[in-house]
Amino acid sequence: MRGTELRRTAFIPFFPESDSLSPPLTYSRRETTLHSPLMCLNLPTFLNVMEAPKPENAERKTLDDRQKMTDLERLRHSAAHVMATAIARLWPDAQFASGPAVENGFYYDVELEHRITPEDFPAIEAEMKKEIKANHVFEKLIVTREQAFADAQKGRLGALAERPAPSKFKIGNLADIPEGEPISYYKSGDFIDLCAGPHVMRTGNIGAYKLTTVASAYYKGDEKNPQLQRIYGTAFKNKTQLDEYFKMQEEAKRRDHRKIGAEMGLFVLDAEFVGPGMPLWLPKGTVLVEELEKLAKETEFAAGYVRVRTPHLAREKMYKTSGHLPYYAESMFPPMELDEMETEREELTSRLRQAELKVGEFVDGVMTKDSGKGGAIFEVSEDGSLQRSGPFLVKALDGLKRDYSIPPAVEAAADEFRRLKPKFDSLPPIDRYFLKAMNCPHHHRIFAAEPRSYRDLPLRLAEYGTCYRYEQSGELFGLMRVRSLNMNDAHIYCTEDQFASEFKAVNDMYLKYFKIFGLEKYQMRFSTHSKEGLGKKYVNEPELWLKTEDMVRRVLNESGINYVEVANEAAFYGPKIDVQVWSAIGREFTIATNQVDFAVPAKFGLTYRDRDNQDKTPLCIHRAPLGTHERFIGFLIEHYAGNFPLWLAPDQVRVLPVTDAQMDYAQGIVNELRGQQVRVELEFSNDKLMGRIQRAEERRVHHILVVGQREQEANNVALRIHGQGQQGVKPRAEVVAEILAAIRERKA
RNA sequence: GCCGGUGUAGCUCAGUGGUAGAGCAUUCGAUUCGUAAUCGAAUGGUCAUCGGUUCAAAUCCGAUCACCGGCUCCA
Repeated sequence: MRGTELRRTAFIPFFPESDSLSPPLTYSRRETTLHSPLMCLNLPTFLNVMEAPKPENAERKTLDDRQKMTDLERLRHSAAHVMATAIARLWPDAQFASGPAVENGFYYDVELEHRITPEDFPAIEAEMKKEIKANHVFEKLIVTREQAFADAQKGRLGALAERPAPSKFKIGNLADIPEGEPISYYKSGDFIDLCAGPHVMRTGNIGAYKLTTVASAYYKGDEKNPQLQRIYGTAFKNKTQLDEYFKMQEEAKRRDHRKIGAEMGLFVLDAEFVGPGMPLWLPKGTVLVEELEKLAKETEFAAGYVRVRTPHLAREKMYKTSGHLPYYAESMFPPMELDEMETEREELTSRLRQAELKVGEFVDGVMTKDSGKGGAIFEVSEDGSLQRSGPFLVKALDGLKRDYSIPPAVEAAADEFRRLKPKFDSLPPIDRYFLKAMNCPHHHRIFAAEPRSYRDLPLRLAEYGTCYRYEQSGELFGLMRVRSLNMNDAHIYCTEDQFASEFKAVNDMYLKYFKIFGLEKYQMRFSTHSKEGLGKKYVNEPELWLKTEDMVRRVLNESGINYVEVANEAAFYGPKIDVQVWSAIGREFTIATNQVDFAVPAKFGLTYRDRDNQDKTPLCIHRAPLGTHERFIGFLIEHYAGNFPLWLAPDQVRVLPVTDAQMDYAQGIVNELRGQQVRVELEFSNDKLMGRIQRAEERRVHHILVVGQREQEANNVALRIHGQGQQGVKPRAEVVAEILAAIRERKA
């Protein structure tokens, strides 16, 4: 924000010391009417100054949206009402907030003195059973806004009867309903709730239900609001479907990547020495990482990409230029600071601070005497924030000179400030290095490293870049959400004319990968900007946004990609496509992302010389079809339940001689396969064959070759495939050839 | 970051104020064995960390850290 000569000033009572040499503290905006040069603001307390801005209103579903609820969602939403009824019977003073249907069931948020635990579930479920047995009709009542407020005041909403305390959250919900929208209740038995519906006809239609967990959530999702208990449950038409759901949950638990990762020795998370969210890849896990890299490198090479390598660090200027710093700073590790003038800086800082304090104290004192109130003086900058800088205080002191006599010590402090400030300002800035949270800025500098012609485009720079993101501690989750990550990253610089075909090629690459990994269900989420966010959440280029989004939409339509469009979720520099895939057991994962960037190349001043001899800014496509190794491998572990196809399997082949008379024969097979880059080992421990097979199966060794005297004599092997049992005895050469082919073709 | 839960051997878990346990894994010994577990022995723990209560703490209390389930965020 640019400063002006005409500063405005505020006098805030009871404010602590300031520090003008660290970045100025900024306080939220306040409506003020001010006159110059100095004046008093009569703010009742300091706390009022700290009032936070109102959070953006969460998007509200329109009535039309609600009518689109599926039958299952209606049933679950109705189950939420029934659960609330049951809770209200057990704890009549419960205050309900909202209770929607969600992906796997429903929840209801409730404020209640009693802390609900899973031990309470049987009692709640028993009450629910009564409600369902009674088969109440879900009755819709249209009421006036006044009526609704009156009932809420009487505590009647989200309740079985009127209560002494008002239904406070329902009052809050009412306030969010736009003028003109009809207000309705749903009544089932004694329970009346403020609700837009829709519901099933009768409580008896809720076939099968079960409470699952209890968690906490803020009212309306805002951490400044009261914290509520969120009781989760799920419901289905019938018991069979409910049982299937829980079976699937069990299966997901069995396939949990953390569990299988530990069993197979793929990775460890060493929070104590390495840090939370920073996986160490063990040898078996590294196999997965490197096989994926190999796949991506081959695929990208064939598609005309070139590979680059960049360091893990970059100077502050990089991220200031890219614009990541203001938008993204919270997600980056704090910078490493190199300061060659550290001693001088500290010395000057301390002397300036002392001088400033002295001046500030005097000015505050004068103001206090004038106003009769204790407090401190501030300048109000153009954006309404309050600041208190040294130069400002010295200037304020000058303003007082006409009417007040300044003590010599204060004058001396002001002089010292005037003398040292320029010195301080002329110190070279502190050199700050950031761990990179993304690779694009480095790649932009590679683009900038040489003059570029339109003949060089499209330029596709690919890198397995390691990035570091400071995810909040509560976000970390196994491999799925980490702080150090490896991205299958690339940036495609192209002209507008090339955009459509490049973007289509990227999509085709996704589809190719899906096929290799046997992903049958996928969806692309096309995230676009919102007008309101321009200049805040999004770079302020309204026309470019529309134009780019239109290009993307056209390609998606033309190539018949399965996608949905979501407004207001784009990246700050352009529209984004998140790729969602569903694992073999039907769980959804957001695996990759694909972004169009029309803003950052310009910030870096990237240009190419076009046919017409003009310099033009390229478009940039950010794409990472395999996302991060961490998340992708986490996903694959669940998808395959750890039973990777041969080409990916950390243990591809294990040869088991029946007795040590076959050791040489077995060793020969091992040598042959190892010579062909196959991950094979020989096992001859003290255990019986049965035991060794058991262990090989447990370790998920893909091919188990048993060789006894019979096989050795005929130059055969007895083949066993993990999870598929014995495959019979085959000629050694045939088995070796099959193994090599399956690996080469990346057979599923 | 916020709320709640959990933390005992490498893994899975017993142990409710009175001398830290089991199975598997590991190591050693015996067994030479034909398709999902041979037998025996040994090793292994500051009971997450720090502090408090107590004659006595894995056990009770507090703080911190990590993990888990959510919220917010996100690849």
